[in-house]
Amino acid sequence: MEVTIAERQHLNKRKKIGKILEEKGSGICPIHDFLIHFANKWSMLVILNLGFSGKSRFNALKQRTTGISQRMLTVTLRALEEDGLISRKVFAEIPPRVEYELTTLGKSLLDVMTLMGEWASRHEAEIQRARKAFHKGR
Amino acid sequence: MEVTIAERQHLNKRKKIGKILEEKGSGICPIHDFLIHFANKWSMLVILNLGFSGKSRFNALKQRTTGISQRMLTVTLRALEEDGLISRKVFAEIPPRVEYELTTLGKSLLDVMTLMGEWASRHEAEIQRARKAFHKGR
DNA sequence: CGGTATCCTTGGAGATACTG
DNA sequence: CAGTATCTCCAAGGATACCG
Repeated sequence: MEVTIAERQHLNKRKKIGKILEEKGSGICPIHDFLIHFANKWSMLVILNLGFSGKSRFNALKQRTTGISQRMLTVTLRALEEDGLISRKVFAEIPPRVEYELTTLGKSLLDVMTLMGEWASRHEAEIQRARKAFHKGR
Repeated sequence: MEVTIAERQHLNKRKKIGKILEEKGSGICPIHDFLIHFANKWSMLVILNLGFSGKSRFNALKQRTTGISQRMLTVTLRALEEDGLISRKVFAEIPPRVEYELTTLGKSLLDVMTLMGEWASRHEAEIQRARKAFHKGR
């Protein structure tokens, strides 16, 4: 029985994808859960910005995260804190000071997001071309 | 001047993130665009399912993508086709037959998604624990 | 400074019915 | 079979105002 390297790679990938999808029926799918919580604009942008700047304060983060409203920053930060991706440290001072930072878990997600970002940059032009071709062909 | 390996790695990461975020100001941010188009439940699920099953027909895909409505499957498929991630082949038969398949571009995104899925599986328990801890502490 | 609380709008998405 | 076309509803999220 002969199997080429390409075929083996493909089978290996297939297996991985199957594993990701399989729990779907049983109620909770890890990737589904992942998507709901982290695969949205603000969560990703906040994680990327925190990863870039390290520890930072509420308003600094708001400044850097272009377009986010105060409400959405608060909501997003709370959700990420709840999931253990960021830490929140409150200093008992006046005026108050609060510092946010990625946890170890958050940093590991940052690595994955970086890959996504790189994919996006790398294929941006290709996607643009595809869109134009699509619109011409109708 | 001494720089540890860890420091160098960190600086390298920071640079990459900066690159992803930088175009933000200038109007179009690749990652933002990416998020809008692909970082949603249905797009990701459809890509994963197409990656798993290879070429497949509309209703077959609908069956496998648990919970998706006919409308959302159509909408999602069109969007992915527009972006050049999947191909759509119509056969002039009665009853009609349409086959969807990931393009090369789509397959490259699949790899990134697989990584996300693996991250989600690997850290699922940790996230659950963090959530419980968060709710106890209030 | 770093948030809540409230109101209000919009569009994402389900349900249903129809069609080439 | 593989879609459109409508109607509808709900909740994500912006704007604004207030608070410890």
